[in-house]
Amino acid sequence: MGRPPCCDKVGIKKGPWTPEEDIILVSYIQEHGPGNWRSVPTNTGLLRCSKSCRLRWTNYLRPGIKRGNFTPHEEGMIIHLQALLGNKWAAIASYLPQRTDNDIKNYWNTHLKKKINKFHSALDPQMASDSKSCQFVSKSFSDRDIDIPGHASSPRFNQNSSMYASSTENISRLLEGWMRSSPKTTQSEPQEKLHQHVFANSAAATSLHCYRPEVEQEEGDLISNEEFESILSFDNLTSITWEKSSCDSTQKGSQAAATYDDIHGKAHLVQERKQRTEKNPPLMFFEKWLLDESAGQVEEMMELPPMF
DNA sequence: AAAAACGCCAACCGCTCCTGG
DNA sequence: CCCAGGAGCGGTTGGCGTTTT
Repeated sequence: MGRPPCCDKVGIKKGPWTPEEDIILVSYIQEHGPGNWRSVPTNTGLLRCSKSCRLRWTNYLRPGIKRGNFTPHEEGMIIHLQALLGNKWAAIASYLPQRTDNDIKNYWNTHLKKKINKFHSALDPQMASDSKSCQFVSKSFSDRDIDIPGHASSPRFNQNSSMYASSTENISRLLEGWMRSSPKTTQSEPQEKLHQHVFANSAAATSLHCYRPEVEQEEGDLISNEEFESILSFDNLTSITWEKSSCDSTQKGSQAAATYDDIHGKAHLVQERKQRTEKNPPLMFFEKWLLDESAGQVEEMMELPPMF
């Protein structure tokens, strides 16, 4: 299969973006809004294909993007969501609006996957063989090695906020005023497809099932057996996917809407989640499980000595 | 001090999905 | 319904910086 026509054109530049190109792109988007990427290279004179422009915007220039410094909470959420959804980075990113799918994917591939593999190799082989996915989720939080190379505490991360990265943040800030005035649009994903999406990954369901630590249930702060089973039922998967759809629409329906969320940050998301959960009670359990539990486990993780 | 090995991440590639005609 | 073009997604890679030998 051939490449998209735009990338075949002679004179299309590849490789790292220069600050000048970024400014041109940001200026254009500031004026016309994100979308219609096909016309971006033509109208700006950028020697980049439309795809490249879109990626540059969504992965780097879009306001509200948080770079580096994955918090233990974010890490926990990624692990949870990866077990639940598989390598659906865009879906996972919809739960971490300040992170791009590319960023999450990179972090998974460079840090989390390694940690998990390391953990598996350290496990009893018998345990590792049968219910790997169960351990994957439930045990991954036992990984006490927070200070991994490249993590927040590592000097390497400080280097990420290079001079140029800072400049793009400044560019992004300039856009905030414009973003606020952008209207929010919604774009619902067909639920049937989302059902397939969730059910397709039976391992994820297994993981979710296995990941039901008795301890936390006993605490009564999280979910009961019945609630947990109900989460796994078809109806409530609808709710989960409804949530995902809603998040996705925020992200891909309109970039402006996504940045609107980004700008208002976590407080806005918490507020929005609260409103949504009022409409969809079963979802509350899922999100509670996802958000509270991972945070709690990570806190617990911090107190224990390193495992590796 | 120099070279090799390693790690990270931005960007690319190829494929699928979506949408409008 | 079919087709073509655009957009989005996930896997992969190249380049660069850091660490190790």
